[in-house]
Amino acid sequence: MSQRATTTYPTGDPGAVDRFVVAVDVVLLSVVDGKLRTVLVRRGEEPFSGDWALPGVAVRSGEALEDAAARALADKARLNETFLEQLYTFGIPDRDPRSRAISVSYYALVPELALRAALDESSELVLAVIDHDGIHHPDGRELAPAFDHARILATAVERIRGKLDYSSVGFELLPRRFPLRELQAIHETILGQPLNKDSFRRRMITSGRVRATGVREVDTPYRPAELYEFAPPGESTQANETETR
Amino acid sequence: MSQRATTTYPTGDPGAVDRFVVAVDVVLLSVVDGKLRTVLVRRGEEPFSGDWALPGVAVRSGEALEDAAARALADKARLNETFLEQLYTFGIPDRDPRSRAISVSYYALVPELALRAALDESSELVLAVIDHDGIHHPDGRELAPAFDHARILATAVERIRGKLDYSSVGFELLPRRFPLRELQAIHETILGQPLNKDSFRRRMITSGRVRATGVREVDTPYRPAELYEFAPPGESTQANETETR
DNA sequence: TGGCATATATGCGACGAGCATATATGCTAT
DNA sequence: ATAGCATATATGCTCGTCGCATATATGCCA
Repeated sequence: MSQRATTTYPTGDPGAVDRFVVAVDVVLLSVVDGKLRTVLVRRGEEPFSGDWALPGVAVRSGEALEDAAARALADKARLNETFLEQLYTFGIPDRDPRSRAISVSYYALVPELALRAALDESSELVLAVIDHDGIHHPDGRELAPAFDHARILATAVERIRGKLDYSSVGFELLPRRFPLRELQAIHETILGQPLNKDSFRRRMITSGRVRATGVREVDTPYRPAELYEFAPPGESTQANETETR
Repeated sequence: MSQRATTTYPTGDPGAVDRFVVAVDVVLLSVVDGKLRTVLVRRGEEPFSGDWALPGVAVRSGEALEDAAARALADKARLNETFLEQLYTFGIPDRDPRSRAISVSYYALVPELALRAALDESSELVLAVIDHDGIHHPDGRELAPAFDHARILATAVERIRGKLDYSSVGFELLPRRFPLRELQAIHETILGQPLNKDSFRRRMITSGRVRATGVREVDTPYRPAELYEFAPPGESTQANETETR
């Protein structure tokens, strides 16, 4: 088809090459009240006016993709310093009825507490529930996101499921220190299935992914558990040694 | 920063939003003569004229990203019907000195035989070797790819290493039927380390990823091994049952 | 026919997973 | 004060897989 067989793309002549709108859409995930949730924004204009969509922005000319994603989070949900990682790039020609636009999607993970603090009660934002059978408004109504955002969402969930047990995904959804019970609850919510408690504890501790802090929970109606923290790989791994006292 | 807090991006007004060149670059990987290799193309124009780059094209206005990647493969290496999967999108503002351009990268996997058949001996193409210490021309000289293509390449290698033992990555680099010894060699080359033979065989067979065909190698200078084929997940898994006769 | 290189089968010890049981600990109701 | 409770934490058992070693099978070649 093409006559040029050895060039990356034609020379800088601006007329020779098509240009596209590049958007960044962010799947902001959290586990709130034991359910996997994502923040959606109500669209104020066509197309899909009134529908719910992922928070997103158009990338500016001098802006890095990741910076645009961070800007989307800051603009739409007043969130800064969140875990943010690129997900996938969606670009079928008709995904935006206005003009050809590609979406570089990211996913962000925020602990329940940080999300509660950041989200105002705006009626333009919703903390939708992600179930095995779709996306629902907290009031129970099913919810059909704008554009191809349902597919982007599904891709994000698939991704964090796959990365759950060899990355920091689980820890990004918790405060710095946490009891193992809550880490297990996060894993079970994301996977949608219960996990064996003893194996989970042993695996987390002996693999060195987690480190005991010597501090315990307070004000629990039952025996307080030890608090653990994330132990990033590559530190001096004293992975054994229960070190409870 | 932005005043708009609830829209994905501004309305269809073409002047309101920046547009970008969108390129697709393909990391074409194969294991040839026991070494992991990638196809690079010599650039015929500025910038980086004369340097080696990943095969790539500019996406056309009505074209899907994956179709553009397939076109890059067909144009540059006469390859069709190859395994092709999206890798990552690179978009820092200055990655192309001509104008803002983002690169949606893909990786493709081709068996040694198919690659030999497709690659003409053009001096504009090279089958570079990927080592633990960089990228080398087959004649041994180190090779510094154009643009940020070295980083794209490194990302591709990292990705296939991670997907090696839970995806079809290894099989895409072999003909339809193969002895387990060759599958193990592929794995060892990609990982850069030897694997235990017995465990490897057991793992492949008992996990049901592979199925004995009942056919054996021919014309070997030693005892011919049984030929196996890839068993895609979700088929009637008779994972046990050695079924050699 | 024996040697060689590889394939294939079998056995063994170590380790981690799943599971069950026993004990520890902080709170609360009486 | 004390018993009951819900949870945490420790220990032991069985089983499957992994790494490793050994034994046997098979095709070619000198």
